Amino acid sequence: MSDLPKAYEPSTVEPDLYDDWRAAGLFHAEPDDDGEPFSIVIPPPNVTGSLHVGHALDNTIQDVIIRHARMTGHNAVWMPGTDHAGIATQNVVEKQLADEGLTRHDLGREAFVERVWQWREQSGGVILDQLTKLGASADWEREVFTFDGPRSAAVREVFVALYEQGLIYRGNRLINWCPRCETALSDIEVEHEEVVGELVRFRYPYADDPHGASGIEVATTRAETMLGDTAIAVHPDDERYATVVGREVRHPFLDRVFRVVADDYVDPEFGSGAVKITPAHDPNDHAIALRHDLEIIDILDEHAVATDVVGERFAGLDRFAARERVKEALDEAGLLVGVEEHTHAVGHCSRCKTVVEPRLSDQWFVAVRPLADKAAQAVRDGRTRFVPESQAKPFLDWLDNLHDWCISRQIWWGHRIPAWYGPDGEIEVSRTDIDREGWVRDEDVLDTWFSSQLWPFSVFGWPERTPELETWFPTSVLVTGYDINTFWVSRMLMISLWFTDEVPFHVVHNHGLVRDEHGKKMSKSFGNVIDPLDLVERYGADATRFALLRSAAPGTDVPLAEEWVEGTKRFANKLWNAGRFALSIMGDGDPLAAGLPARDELELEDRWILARLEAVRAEVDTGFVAYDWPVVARALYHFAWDELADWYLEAAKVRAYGDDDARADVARRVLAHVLDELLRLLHPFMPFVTERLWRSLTGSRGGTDSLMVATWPAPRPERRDEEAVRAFAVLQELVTEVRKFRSQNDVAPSKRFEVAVASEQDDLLASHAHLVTSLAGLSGLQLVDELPERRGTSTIVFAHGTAQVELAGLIDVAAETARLDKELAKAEADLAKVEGKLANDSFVERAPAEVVDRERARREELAGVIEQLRERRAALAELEA
RNA sequence: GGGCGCGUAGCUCAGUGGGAGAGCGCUGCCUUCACACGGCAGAGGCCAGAGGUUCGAUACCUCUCGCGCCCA
Repeated sequence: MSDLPKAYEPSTVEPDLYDDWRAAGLFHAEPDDDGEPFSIVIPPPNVTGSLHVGHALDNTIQDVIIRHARMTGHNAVWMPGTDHAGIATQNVVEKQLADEGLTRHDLGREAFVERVWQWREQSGGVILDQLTKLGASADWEREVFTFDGPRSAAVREVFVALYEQGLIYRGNRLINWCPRCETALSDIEVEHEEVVGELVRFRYPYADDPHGASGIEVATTRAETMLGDTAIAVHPDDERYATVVGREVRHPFLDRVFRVVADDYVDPEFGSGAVKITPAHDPNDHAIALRHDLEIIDILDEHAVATDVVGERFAGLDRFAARERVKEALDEAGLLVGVEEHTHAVGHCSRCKTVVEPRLSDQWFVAVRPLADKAAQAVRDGRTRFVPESQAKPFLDWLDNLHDWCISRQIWWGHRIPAWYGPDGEIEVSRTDIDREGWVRDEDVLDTWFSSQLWPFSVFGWPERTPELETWFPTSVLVTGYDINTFWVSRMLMISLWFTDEVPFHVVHNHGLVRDEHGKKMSKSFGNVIDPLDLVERYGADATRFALLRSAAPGTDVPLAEEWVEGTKRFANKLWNAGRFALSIMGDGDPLAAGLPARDELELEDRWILARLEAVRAEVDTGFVAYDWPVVARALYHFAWDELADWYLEAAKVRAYGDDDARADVARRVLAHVLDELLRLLHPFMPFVTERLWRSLTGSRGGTDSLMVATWPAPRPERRDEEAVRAFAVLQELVTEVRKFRSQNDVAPSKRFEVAVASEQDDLLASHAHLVTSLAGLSGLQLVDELPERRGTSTIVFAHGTAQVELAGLIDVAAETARLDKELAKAEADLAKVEGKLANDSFVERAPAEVVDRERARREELAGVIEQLRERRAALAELEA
């Protein structure tokens, strides 16, 4: 008997095993290791982050893939690291400073950046440590950071090279500005949300009307922007305004007169059909301003507070306060036409949720068109493939409509832009710092995505041509949520193709978002957030992983509930106990080392379980190819529980506890072998419990003698055995029917009884009578050619025969009769359906022959069953009489 | 407004042109020598609705209704 405890306790097993793997260097790879290179780079989590369930899913999938790659003989590396997360990290440290009553400006740039580094050393990157709790087998010796030396060098090289190629430029353009973060944002860092706001309709009086009584009506959701209006636009075909185009209006609060212009952009259906134009605070208005050479007046400062240009009455007001004041003023001036509720999309800062303000400013941009075209081509050519495929189309649509990317950020934590400004307005972008009298460096830093886009090659030391880069780049697969495709995947593709002419990864495997059990998004305000570390602590890493994987079909969201994790813990426990049982019957020898017995020594159940194992192995391989984790999970769960534990182990007990040593040995060797392969197949999903059992099974002392690097089961077509599968199914069917009889007639499991069986499969049943009696709890099984008509018996009907039971014991005749009636009705209905089909000439003629044959066989089968049921019912009636 | 996806058992989801499935939940019986984190058996579904294609549709096509996501 093994020394394994009765119940699996993950917490006593997992930390030691993890340390052991790590100490043995099993996570580490070198470029010149054996095997075909295989690599994954982690989507670097924010250095400020801590592990949430989305990370758990993403990294579990990566770990599954990398463990599978190792077992299939690859030289596999999983590169870990973190992202310096410019705005997020700066926000964290600024918040700390605020608690001390300081701002970053009190410290100054240098001291502030120093302080952020300190914070990073002390409390940054805990998330990577948390990943180890999940069993993540990343190569920790290779951990990198987007802001470390080599990564920063890569960023600089890319920036300068793109500048030299004319693909990075500086320009004064309308960008998205976050007044709270005080920085520019790129388009995709703006989240559009539906907001119930109001539509303010008001009138601009015509300048040539001395009384100001006539005017043109416009509508806006942002009344304050009228302080920056420099035109009114109407559609050129709009007859209502045909005579107005070119006429001037007078600003009611400012000394400003501007004209009505005609532009195709205007939607004549919306509002009055006339649109006020605020070139400095709306992208569309800005475009119109450029077309019509309009004055562009910026009315807000970096905090979105109105500046002096709007006049005393409004200057100094925050944009929302200004909005109210403007409405009042319009009302007082008699120009307000109306205010109505209006729902529209408003851009918010993805980082802090502040309403974004379009703002005109000097920023750096990447001209993305040539890069995007190259990336799109690579996807169209299949050089990078999406799993699921359905993600490719929206991705390409997005790439095709991509605008230039604003990459400068007005913060301090990040890669500072390597551009210097000379005393006479010169700009120099340089690989080395410029230290010249009168020259100053650009204050801004780069968007964090600018550095993380380099990740798939910068982690390997690019632009140096390192052995790591040569070996593991391009990477094999990138695992990430579909929500990150535009943010990150797109940019990696673009920049990688541009600088290395290689795709960064051959496959993008998209998983969905983890949601709660009702498909609701997890959020603190709903109180439905699940903490993966809490799950690991209470149910184990294996259970947590398995629960996630089980629902993680490519591209679809992943519902998760704590009870489900509890369920997979029970599966781990089941596996544990199946392993314990196997070990307990192993005896003194080494049945695993002894190998599988010769084919002619195998019994039916051995052939059956080996055939099933082979089928499951194939299913698992198919699942891996398709990245379809639920398929793999279901196949293994079902095999381990419903086939191995429920049937094979019970069958093996007959020999294990019998007195024929040779036969017991065969059972042990088959069981050892099946368990060994099952543990291998399950290992990527449940690394801990499988490794622990495998060590007991193989006598491994750990270290490099680990399931982690054991060989992945190869196809064994010779184990397919349709005959065994069919034959075993007959036995299962008889056993199940006997159990059903027992259950429905309230016959206690401990109560043994004898059955007589008449069956077309009598040879099979005769040779496996012992197995059937053992599994069904019978005292004997007697095979007869024909069952005698006898009073006081009940018959058990199964597809291949009939069994007869002596009803000497107590049977509830009425209940049994009712049950038979029900069964009979079902069988008759089925038969009617089948006969209907067969009576249909066009079915018989046009359906494939094998389908018709199947229906005919089924008709025979059902007819037989019905006959038996009728006889049985008659027998019961007699018994009652 | 444009694009995509979904509607199958009480819940969460698989599935396939030919006898409706899983996990959880539920019901009954059982502490039998791996496991009560268990065993055995069971109940539960006009596969959203309407048309069409087909010998045959839960599956393929069209429309309707309902839900979700992304983009503008």
